[in-house]
Amino acid sequence: MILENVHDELIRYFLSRVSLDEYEIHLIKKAYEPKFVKKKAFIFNQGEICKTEAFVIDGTAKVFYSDERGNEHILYFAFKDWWIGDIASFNFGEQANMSAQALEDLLVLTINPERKEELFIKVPKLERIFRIITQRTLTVLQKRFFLTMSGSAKDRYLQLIERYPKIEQLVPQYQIASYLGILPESLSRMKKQLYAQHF
Amino acid sequence: MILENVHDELIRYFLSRVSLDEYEIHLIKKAYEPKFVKKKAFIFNQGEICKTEAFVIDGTAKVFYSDERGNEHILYFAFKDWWIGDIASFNFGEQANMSAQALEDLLVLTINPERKEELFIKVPKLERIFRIITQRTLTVLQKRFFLTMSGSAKDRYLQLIERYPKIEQLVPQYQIASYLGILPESLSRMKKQLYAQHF
DNA sequence: CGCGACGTTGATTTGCCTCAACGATTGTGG
DNA sequence: CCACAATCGTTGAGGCAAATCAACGTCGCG
Repeated sequence: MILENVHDELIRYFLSRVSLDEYEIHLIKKAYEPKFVKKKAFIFNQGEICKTEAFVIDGTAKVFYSDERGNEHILYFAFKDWWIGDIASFNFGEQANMSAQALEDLLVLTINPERKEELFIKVPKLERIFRIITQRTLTVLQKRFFLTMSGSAKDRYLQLIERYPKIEQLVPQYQIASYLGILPESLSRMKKQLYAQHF
Repeated sequence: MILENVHDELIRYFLSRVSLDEYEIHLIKKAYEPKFVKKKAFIFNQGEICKTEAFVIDGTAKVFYSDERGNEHILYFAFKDWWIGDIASFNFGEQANMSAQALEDLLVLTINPERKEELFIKVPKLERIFRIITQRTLTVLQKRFFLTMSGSAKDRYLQLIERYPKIEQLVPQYQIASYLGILPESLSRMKKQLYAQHF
């Protein structure tokens, strides 16, 4: 395998959505800084202002909200080619409603709000890309919300492992429970009950 | 009060977010068609392709998902200055995951995907506006999702009537229950219990 | 007036939580 | 290299919020 520049994956990602000339590619590469995040380290923290938007090159992270009682609720897991950020905080300067933490060693490309704004001015067609990305993200969350409202924890679990069959190898069970919105004990019991049906 | 053009409210809405010249305003006015929707009529239907994105001039609507058992789950109520649409269906041509229905006589400005695409080409700065609108919508849904995960139905109810004190006059109780993700019976009991505490 | 839409109340059930205890596995410092 | 702690998953007993099913009251409207 050819030794690649860390930015290549991001450029590929953009090129699959819009055409870019050499100069625009140059500007994008200059704007995004590679950053290595050790396992369990945080990319940004709930309560602070999120100054980082990150594109995952390799590794896994979770984005989650901690409620008043200290319980974590995982909004999503981020893998290769996913974005990590608190949109409200990054774009509008509000306090972050969530944190992001590496579940294993993580390589990301990061940008801060000022650099992203400059990049939008220099490469306006990125406005369109990010509009479309945000729309996609919104529709995914809408579907997740509807599933949460209409289905049981079992429905959510079955749908999760159908969409991400390898998820149970990638993240521990108590994190999956947190994503599903239930306790680890409940997930354990649910799986036991599911297996018991296969006779 | 001066008799206004139906488009003025939309132009005001855009102007509060970006500057537009006379010609751009003209193009926008031409792209959005006024439409009157009678109480209980639908703007678009779950399962079909949503060809309409609507901006509410006056009236109230609900946007909701119907699950397999026929239960409705209200994603949001739309009032003056809100957008109504199924983003996934309108933008990506998928089957709509939700329906929109007028709760009372409704006046909207509508656009279809083709016209919106043309408008984006002629007025590229709208890309930016709609990116920001979508981001705002996403952050609102994220907060709602976190509240649903971490809080009880009572938490959700109290937050709803705090944010929209007039909501109980505008929509019937069983619709509020649907928004909260509970049954009308449960909401009735919950309110009874809340009032009982005021002694 | 009579019917349908809406809200309330009661009895019962259920899915998930809470708290507690206990294995299994992993990793780490002496 | 072993001992011990920490992490993670499992199991049990009991509790609670909301669902379910059913019945009934009230209001507005054709």
